[in-house]
This record gives sequence, structure tokens and C-alpha cells, in this order.
Amino acid sequence: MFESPSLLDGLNEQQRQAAAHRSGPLLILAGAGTGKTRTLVARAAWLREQGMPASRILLLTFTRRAADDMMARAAPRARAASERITGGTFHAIAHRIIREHAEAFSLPPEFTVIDPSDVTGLLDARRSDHGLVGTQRRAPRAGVCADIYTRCVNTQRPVGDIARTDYPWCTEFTGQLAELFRDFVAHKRGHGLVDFDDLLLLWRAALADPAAGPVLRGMFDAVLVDEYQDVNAVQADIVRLLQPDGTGLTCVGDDAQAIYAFRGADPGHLRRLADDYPGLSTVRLATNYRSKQAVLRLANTVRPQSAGLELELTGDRGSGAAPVLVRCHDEATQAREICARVLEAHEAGAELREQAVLVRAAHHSDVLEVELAARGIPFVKYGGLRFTEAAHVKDFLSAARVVANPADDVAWFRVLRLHEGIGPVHARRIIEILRPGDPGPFDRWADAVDAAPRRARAELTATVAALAKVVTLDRLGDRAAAILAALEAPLQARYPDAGIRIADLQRLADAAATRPSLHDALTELALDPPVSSSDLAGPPRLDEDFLIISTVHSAKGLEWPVVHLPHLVDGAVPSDMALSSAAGLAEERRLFYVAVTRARDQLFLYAPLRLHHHRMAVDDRHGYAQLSRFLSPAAQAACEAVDAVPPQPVLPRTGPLAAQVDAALGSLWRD
DNA sequence: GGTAACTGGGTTTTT
DNA sequence: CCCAGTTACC
Repeated sequence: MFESPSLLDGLNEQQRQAAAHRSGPLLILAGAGTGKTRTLVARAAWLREQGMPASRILLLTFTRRAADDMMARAAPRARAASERITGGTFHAIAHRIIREHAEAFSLPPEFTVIDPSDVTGLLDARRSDHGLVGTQRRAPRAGVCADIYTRCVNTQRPVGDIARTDYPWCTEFTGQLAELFRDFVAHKRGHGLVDFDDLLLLWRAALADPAAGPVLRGMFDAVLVDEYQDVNAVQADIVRLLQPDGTGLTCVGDDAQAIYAFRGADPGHLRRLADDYPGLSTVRLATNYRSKQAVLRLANTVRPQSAGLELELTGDRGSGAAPVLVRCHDEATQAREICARVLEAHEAGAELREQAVLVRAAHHSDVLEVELAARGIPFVKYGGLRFTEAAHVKDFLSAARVVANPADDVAWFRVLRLHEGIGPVHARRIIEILRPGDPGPFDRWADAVDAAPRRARAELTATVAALAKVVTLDRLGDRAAAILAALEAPLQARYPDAGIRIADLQRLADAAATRPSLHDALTELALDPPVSSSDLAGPPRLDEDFLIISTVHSAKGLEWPVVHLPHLVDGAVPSDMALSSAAGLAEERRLFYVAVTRARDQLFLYAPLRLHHHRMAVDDRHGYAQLSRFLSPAAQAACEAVDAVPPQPVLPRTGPLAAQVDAALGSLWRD
């Protein structure tokens, strides 16, 4: 059979086999750096060449960035919608479908998508109604309730089950939790609120529906799923419902890179694909095109081997330099060592943006960030706190949501509380009176305002009146600007640095104005929040160069010529939160594997041997940390170890200096 | 007496 | 940022 030479050119034998797989369910087991994106892009191109219209190909990815990247590579010059592949995260695609057919999902067309912090807030507000106020006994807090809820949904296991296995200290509250969750769901339905989990549940329900299912299924002939090891039970159901016989199904994954169990993901779904689809063909990609052999040597000592899906990476980029393990005296030394090596690599020709510092937890880079700032090394941090989590951004988004969906009382709560003199109690009372219905909340304001303390009434009324007027504006840009104008006074009163924050929001308003609708803008911001306010200004200019700091989770799927991995001590990597269970520890190991395999040429590992707030049981008095247990003898043999000591000797203990100072001061207190 | 505002200590990972 | 405990207002 003749194939277009350009299409499969440059692919190796296995990649080609996967890209040009005829028909029937296909699983591509792709180790790190084995060209899986490339293969997936080639497969989409091949399907199109076989005559499948692009619009009938669905590409499900883990992040929106991955989807955009792949779609740009699959059809770089696609203009018409029919030439474009449908791509995005499960959540984004679900939202697109639900928004378009809100009535079919029995949702009001103005429904709003709430983010996890809204969910926590909502649960917190209703917790006391269900005997979950832990003054005497330790009742689960709002955050824990939210975790249990989403875990139940995403693993599809009942609350009692989840409590027993994952939250044993909450078992006595199972009954109350169940009631709370029932109430929570009813509340969401009653107020046009949809959380992230609902997006998946609704899509799945529609696919399973005898009437709607065939229509939704019929939209796509081929379904390509990336990072299949990180799907949860609901997502796995969606895939099965989209492709009941698997004719057009392609899944790509690597169970050694499963790092989202905490979110309900289960690599078991990857392993069970063969049971779900008896005709499954499997292709293994094991040739690594990313990393030098010396990096792969370390990676292979870390990679967990699971039955049936073994994979040993082999490279084709030459041997390279052994990873360097830098044992540092303490965290400050670690920060200096990282800076020194970043600059050294920079001197040797690696731009700052070709280097990344990957951390287990966002705060692991705190000391480093101070050091970088002091040395004038620019950096951008990914993961950790997001732009939309900043207080003023939440304020603005809440105001926008009040406009978009006046029944959204989570948003009302925040907008009301922004005003001086309004705390949780007054806000709740006002909302009680505003309760949606006919007439809507804006028309009931005259009654509700009486529930506010006298001194807050004038300002509140001004804000609400300004927001009510926004609805009458047509253009999205005008709406965004008017919402910001409505908030200006309370923002000024609340934040000492209001000027900077309002300028920030100005950019947000401008960015939102480019979206098709306020709902789309809000949902996009919730599902895929920009990592920093500078993100809104578009891609940074080419001449700007900065070091990347990222959590390992956010670094998934990415690569850099030079990678720095700090905090390789037990309690940090692996995290002390995960030490108590074998499953948790296994996930930490996979996380470390993902981190190591991000490096193309050079890898630096850092272990601060003395930590300030080290909470390990071992020899805690002196804060000495143990080298990460993942640095086995084999792993250490793959590295070159060096010791870094602080530049200054530690000062020996002296006499009672403070007493001497006090005595000297005493002589000053004579008149 | 009931609320709001302030203070100090702590923080895994995210669609 | 979030939470708990405390102080300071109405």
C-alpha cells in the first residue's frame, strides 16, 4: 500500500505502525520522550488522508496547552472549522457541548462553572446545617469535605467506602457527609452552578442516554486520548461510551508516568483497556529521542516496572554527561549552587529559558526565588498559586459571574463581602432575601439592602446598581470595563495596593473581551487559569529570557536541555505526606521519574542535607535530612556526586552576647 | 451579644 | 492564600 512519503517520513518503525494503524482499538505505550506527540499528530494526519474529515476527529488531552500544541502541528494552516480537529481537555470539550445544549441537560442557559475553591466555600457554608461543626470532636473541615466529595465522584465509589480507606478519621461522619453532599448537589442545581466534576458527569450522562447518546457519539469517527494513565473512572466511562467497539479509538499512555492519583486518576484504566476492547492492538515506543544516554541510565534505575507494560528506554542522542548530584550543606547553599550552575550553563550557551528548576511542591523554590531576585536572574514560575487565585481577581470574576448568572450566590457572597462592614453573616442574610426567582436578585435589592448594616448601604447600593446596568451593555469589552468600574471603589477601600491590582484587572478585562461571550471567558479562566498576570499580555517577547521554575506536575509532557531538581531529601522528594502508604510512595517515585526524564542534555540533582523546618522523625533535633530514598545505590552510581559547603564557616558559640549588649545599652538610659 | 477586622502561623501535587 | 484565635467595633 502506497503512503504519502511526507506523512510518515521520519517516523521509526513502531511510530509508523501506530500512526498508520488500520482500524480497531489501538493502545500506544509510549515511554518518556519517545515521540508520542509526534506519533499522535501523524496519526491524525494519516486519518485525514484516509478521507476522514478533520472535524470528525476528537483529540482529548490533559491540558489545553497540549491540545493547542498538537492541533497547531496537525493542521498548521487550517482556516475553516471543518479543517480543524476538535481538541481540548475532557473538561473543556464537555463544557463546549453542555453550553451549546444547556436545555437538553436541563440547565439554565446562563449556568456558571464554579472552581474548586467555590466548591469548598459552598460546602463550608452548608457544613453547620449537617452537624459538621467540629468544636468538640474533630469534624472534617471544608477542604477535607471537598476532597472527599470529588474523590467519591472521580473514583465512583460511595462516601462510606472512601472514608474508610482514604479518610479513616472521618468514618463516624459518613452519614453527615452524605447528607451534606446531597444538599450541595441540590443547591448547585437550584442556582445554575456546575463544578468541574459535573462537567464530566453531565457529558457521560448524555452519552449514556438512549436518545442523546447516539447523537453525541455520532459527532466523531475517531477519538484520540493522550495521557490515558491519568484518566479517572468517569473519563474512562466517557471514552468507552464514545467508542463502544473501539473502531476509531487510539489511547496513548505510560503507566510509569501516572502522577494524578490524588485527583482520582487510576492507571488501572490503562491496564484494563485490553479487557474492555478484546481486539486491542498495542504498540510500544521505547526509543527515546529526548535525552542523552547518561540521563536515561538514571531514569531506568528510577522507572517502576509494572507487570505487562515493561519498558526500558534506549536513547539515540549520544552518551552525554552523567547527572550531577550536589550535596548541599543547607537550603541557602542549595539556592546558591543552583544559581551558580544556571549561570554556568548559560555561559556555556544554554539560554535561561532552556533551563528549568522542577520542584515537588510550589514552596520548595521560595529560598531560590529570593536568591534569583538578588542576583538579577529573571524567572517565571509555573504551578503553585495561579493568577485567578489572587484575591482581587476572584473579586472581579465573582462580579462578572453575578452579571452572567444572577442566581450564582457563591459569587454574590464574595461581591457583598468585598464591602467594608459586610462579613459572612450579613452577606448570607442579604443573599437569603435576594434568593432568585421572579423578580430577579437585582430587582429585589431595595428589600435586601435593609439587611446590611447602615454604614455599608450606600456603597453596596452603588455597586449593585452599577452591576445591574452592565446587563444592558452589548459589547463584551464594554461589559468587562463596566464590571471593573463598578468594583473600583470597594477595591480601593479594601487593598492598600489597589492601584496595581486594578491595573492587573484592566489587563484581565481586555483579555476577556476577546472571547466570544462572558460565559466562555469565565469558564476558560476557571478551567485554564493563566499562571501569572504577565500571561495575559500574550507570549513574551522573543528577546526576553528567563529561567523556568515549575512544579513537576506542571512540567508533564515538557522538556528542557538543562534541568535542575532541588530538595532530593526524604520528606520533600518523596513528600512526607505520601510516606505512610505504599501507593503514595509509588506515585512519588513515578513523579521523580517524570522529573528526571524532562532533561535533554544535562541534569543536576540537589540535596540540602540540613533543613530548617524538617519534620522527619529521624534525628529531628538537628534538622538533618536523609538523602531521598529514590537515590538508590544504582541511582547514585549513575550520578557524579559533589559536596557543596557554605562559603562562610559556621560561627562558634560565644559568651552571653545579648547580656553584654543589654548592659552596654543600660549605660545609655541615664539622663 | 453578635459581627467584623486583625494577627500570627502554616501550606503537596491540579482539570 | 487559608485558618484559628483574639481584639475592637456596633
